[in-house]
Amino acid sequence: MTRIDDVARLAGVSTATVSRALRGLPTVSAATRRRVLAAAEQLDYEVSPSASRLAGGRTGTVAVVVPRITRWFFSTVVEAVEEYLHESGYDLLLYNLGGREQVRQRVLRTANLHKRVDAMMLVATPLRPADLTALASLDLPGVTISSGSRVPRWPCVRIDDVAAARTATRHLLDLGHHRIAHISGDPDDELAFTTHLDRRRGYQAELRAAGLPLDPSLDVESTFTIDGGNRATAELLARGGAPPTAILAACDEMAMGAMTALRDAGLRVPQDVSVIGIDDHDLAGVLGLSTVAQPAAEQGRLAARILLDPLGARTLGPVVGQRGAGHDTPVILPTRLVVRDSTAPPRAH
Amino acid sequence: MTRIDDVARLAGVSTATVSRALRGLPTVSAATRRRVLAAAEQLDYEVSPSASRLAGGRTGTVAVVVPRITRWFFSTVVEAVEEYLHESGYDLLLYNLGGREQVRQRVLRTANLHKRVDAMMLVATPLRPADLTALASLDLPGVTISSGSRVPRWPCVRIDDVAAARTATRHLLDLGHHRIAHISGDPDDELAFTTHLDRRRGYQAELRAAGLPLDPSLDVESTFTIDGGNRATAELLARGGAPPTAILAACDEMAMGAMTALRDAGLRVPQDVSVIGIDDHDLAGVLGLSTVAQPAAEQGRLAARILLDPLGARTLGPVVGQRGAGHDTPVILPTRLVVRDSTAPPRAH
DNA sequence: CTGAAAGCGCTTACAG
DNA sequence: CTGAAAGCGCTTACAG
Repeated sequence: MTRIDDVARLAGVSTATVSRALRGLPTVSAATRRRVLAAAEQLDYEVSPSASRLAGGRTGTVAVVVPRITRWFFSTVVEAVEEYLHESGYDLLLYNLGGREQVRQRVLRTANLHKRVDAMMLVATPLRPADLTALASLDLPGVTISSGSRVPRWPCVRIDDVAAARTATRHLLDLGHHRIAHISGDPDDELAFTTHLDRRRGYQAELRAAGLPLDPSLDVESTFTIDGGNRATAELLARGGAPPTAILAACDEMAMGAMTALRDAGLRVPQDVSVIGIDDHDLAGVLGLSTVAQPAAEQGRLAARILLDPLGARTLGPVVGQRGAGHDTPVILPTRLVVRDSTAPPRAH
Repeated sequence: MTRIDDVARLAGVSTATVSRALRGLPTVSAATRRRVLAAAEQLDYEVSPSASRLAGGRTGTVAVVVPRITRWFFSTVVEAVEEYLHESGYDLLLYNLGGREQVRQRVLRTANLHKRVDAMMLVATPLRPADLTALASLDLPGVTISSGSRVPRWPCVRIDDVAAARTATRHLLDLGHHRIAHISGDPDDELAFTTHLDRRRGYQAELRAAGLPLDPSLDVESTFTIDGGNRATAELLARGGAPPTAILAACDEMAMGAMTALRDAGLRVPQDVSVIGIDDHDLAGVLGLSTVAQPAAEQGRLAARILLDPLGARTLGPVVGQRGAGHDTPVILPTRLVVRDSTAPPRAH
């Protein structure tokens, strides 16, 4: 393994100069830099990350925490983040909470994390008071995605979930629906999402704005998954009374489950019941699912940029201390209605 | 930040002893270990990974390389691997190739990787001769998943793709189909998968075994995606001649695209055309897609275990050198036919 | 079972 | 613009 002294010797300079030249610090003459780079190249030298981290106090690594990497939104975010981080010379340490509370605690409350990473990104990870205390004492730069997780002084990138649900509801109202059901996430969800709360508020607000009553029997809580949507819809149909003519699912995955449940009940979409989701999942097109699209990859990319910019990506010069003060206003990305085949006017009676 | 000397002082021992006690090495008396653990606890001490890595030469980190984290198979594998690694005390560095050839090269051919990780896992990452040379010189332990990537001396976990395709084809034959089309991946796919080659061989083998001719007009290449399946099916239908009565898609995502294309062409599944995939994607159930299921999470978990076992997980004692010699036989996990609503006997003419 | 000491391979004030 | 030297915080032979 060639070390920095080998390069220094070959280039005829000190290891300090090699270190500076290789990291592109400005305090190296052009001629010296050339010599150092040539020597490093010739010896196939690569800096040792461990040594560099120990001496320099920076890890060149970012921790990315997601609830479940298998879900559309999170894998899409991670893909975009991964690309941005690696292009900026950072490594990505992945933490998938997977609904395991003890994992959540280990990740969020370990005093250890700050020695492993320079910064962290939390995607839709709800934070309890104890988590916030732990994160504050870590004193790491960070960023969150989604309204579900807010950390004081950390920037946040998200969509307006209330508005997204209003848009979806308005679409159904515009088609002439009056009995609009809502299926959404459960507070007891193991992943402890909170996104569904905002979406429910949007649903309710839009109904109220249209002068329609809120019928509790049309509002079913379940988990934020395909299966959850399936069960919620089955429950909705089993409740008796006039069935809804349309369903707003809190996310596309729930909407897909709803479509299955309706099909199993012998109901056609959209002839008998309209269904709309929120997200614009990869498969929404295949299923002909109308939805309110949110830009997942852009949220990831933007959050990565906001996180890294103040760290001085790639150059890895000395740390400059501006830890994004004043980032207390979330960056809100736009959503848009995508009408496909799962929504139509209600049947005339 | 409390350091190892602080603990040593409080416990009244040397730093060497603290180091040994904390890592659970056997050469520490029970009483001493207790004292050290108490001191560490009291001081809230966490070892510095950089220092530990530099001194010990092990990183406690594994690189996991996937073609696209957004696809069902890869996110499912990564989720299982992440859980196993973290439970074993290892960190996971994620590399998503994303079809970017230069990224592939940077990841696979960088002389740097071996200073960042103790081992690596390659999931369905095809390897060129130059990659193999680079990996060999890294001299890292590794494991691969999927038949698409084989590295000499690295264990491999996979399914039998030929057999999976044969099973799917046989199901269609058993239903009475004779004109069975195949849509599969393209050698020009940016991700350079090769899985589809085995699956095509299975399709052909089973047809031959049934005494049926191979009709090239029923075999369409496309990309391994929903959109690819959509386009391949459209092309199939546009070719004129008798249309197939059944389609075997090389993966579920292609099968989903096929279902869309058929629907767009006014054909019903399975009344007019049967469709079967391979994978058992999360959404296969929602779509009623018949398929041959492969155990994605188990492949990930097993590969992680095979990779870590010889490294002596968690204990992090001195490295013992047995680098899985004799692992030249892939571990093959079973697949199984899952019949849903997308396959049925062909219509009587 | 335990400790003193060297060493892992860099980066960073500090001085010039 | 460059170098000598200290130091980052551990682990590991080695000796006992």
